[in-house]
Amino acid sequence: MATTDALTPERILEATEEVLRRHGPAKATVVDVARALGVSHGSVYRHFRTKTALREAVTQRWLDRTSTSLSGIAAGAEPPETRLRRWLAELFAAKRRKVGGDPELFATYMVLVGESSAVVNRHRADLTGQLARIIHEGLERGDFAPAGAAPEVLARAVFDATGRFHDPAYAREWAGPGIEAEFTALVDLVLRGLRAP
Amino acid sequence: MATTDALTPERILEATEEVLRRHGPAKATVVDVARALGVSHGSVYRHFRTKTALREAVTQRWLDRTSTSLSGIAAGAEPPETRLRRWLAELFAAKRRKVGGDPELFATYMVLVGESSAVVNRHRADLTGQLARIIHEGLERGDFAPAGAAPEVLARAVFDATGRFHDPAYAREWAGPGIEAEFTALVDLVLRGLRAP
DNA sequence: CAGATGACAAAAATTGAAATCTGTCAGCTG
DNA sequence: CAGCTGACAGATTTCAATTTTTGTCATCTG
Repeated sequence: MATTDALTPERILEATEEVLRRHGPAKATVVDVARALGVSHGSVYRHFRTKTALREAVTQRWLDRTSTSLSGIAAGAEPPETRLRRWLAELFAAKRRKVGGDPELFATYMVLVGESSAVVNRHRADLTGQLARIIHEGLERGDFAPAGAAPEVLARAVFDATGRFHDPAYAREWAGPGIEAEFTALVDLVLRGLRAP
Repeated sequence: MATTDALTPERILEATEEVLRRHGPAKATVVDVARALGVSHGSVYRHFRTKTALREAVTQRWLDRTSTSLSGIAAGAEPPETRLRRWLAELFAAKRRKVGGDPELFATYMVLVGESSAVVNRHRADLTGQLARIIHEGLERGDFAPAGAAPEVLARAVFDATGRFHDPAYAREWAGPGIEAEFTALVDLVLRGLRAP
């Protein structure tokens, strides 16, 4: 009883995810969320100023789950090149799992992501930050070599270069036949560009 | 008189472009095109089976103009690395000119491009073909080195890696402040990956 | 009295009837 | 008779009336 008694932001987010899963992004209303929680919609507005803020919070939570799972790899003990390769592979794999597992839910989140560029920018900054840490260490150890480029700049370049394998806009192509080979070819090219001669 | 007399596919495409420019992709009708040409809409259907086919032909014409302007660079006499750099820079510059010059018309073509993936695939094959020719020459001359990779595979990797700077989906970001620096950082990384040690 | 409620105005979405458009084709015209 | 026309059926779009939703707030309740 105690766990479901108080109306917390956390519980509201949980319910909102469920409503979005059930009704999709177009028909999920604040009233639906309130009904799912057994409260009036006025109570939901006590915790989230607007419907937009509520949706953004749900989107952020969803994106943060990916960031968190990747940060484990970024902070690992393997050599930077291995870590970078694993990090990129896991990012791609995680995205593919999400589309493959529940395409409708993925489509829902694609709509949400398209609505709030601020949340997306934060997420990208988060991920490129992880990349920068790996690259920084690679430069320090002398494994990576590009002259005169800051880790942040290289991180952004690596993130942009691999966009086709993590940007949801390309999700439709992730099921194609040669996609694994194309991913490998691109990562090989990028790592060659990073590696010390 | 002779030039505007016969109703040719060419004249219909010209008129369709004009109608799209004026009315936008949502409101441009076949009847509008026929009216612009001073004929009945039935006559337009004599040359294009469907409205979709007409739109695809217009889209292809538009994309082909970019391909053609780039093929000059691809076939040039400069060393492959210079040529590749110029080719990528010109592709990016051409896209930026198109958005900057007439954003509404660009938005119209973005809609058209989104409608016909077959035309887009052909266009991409065309462009990666040009890249492959440059890369092939670079490999032959020993300027480029990646072991065991076919020029076509490398070309596709280079094309994918630079997507953020030519895929219209990213057009909104092309006006940002650091975009030139980000482009240079990415191209430098890719060329380092291609270059022989 | 902290927190929830539900009536309410303004904004947005839905609906369905009317208007327009697509694609065909029998017949017209130069 | 080659090429164009325009009437037509079915599909799609538009538009205005109606319903639903958002966000606020005076009031209620445990």
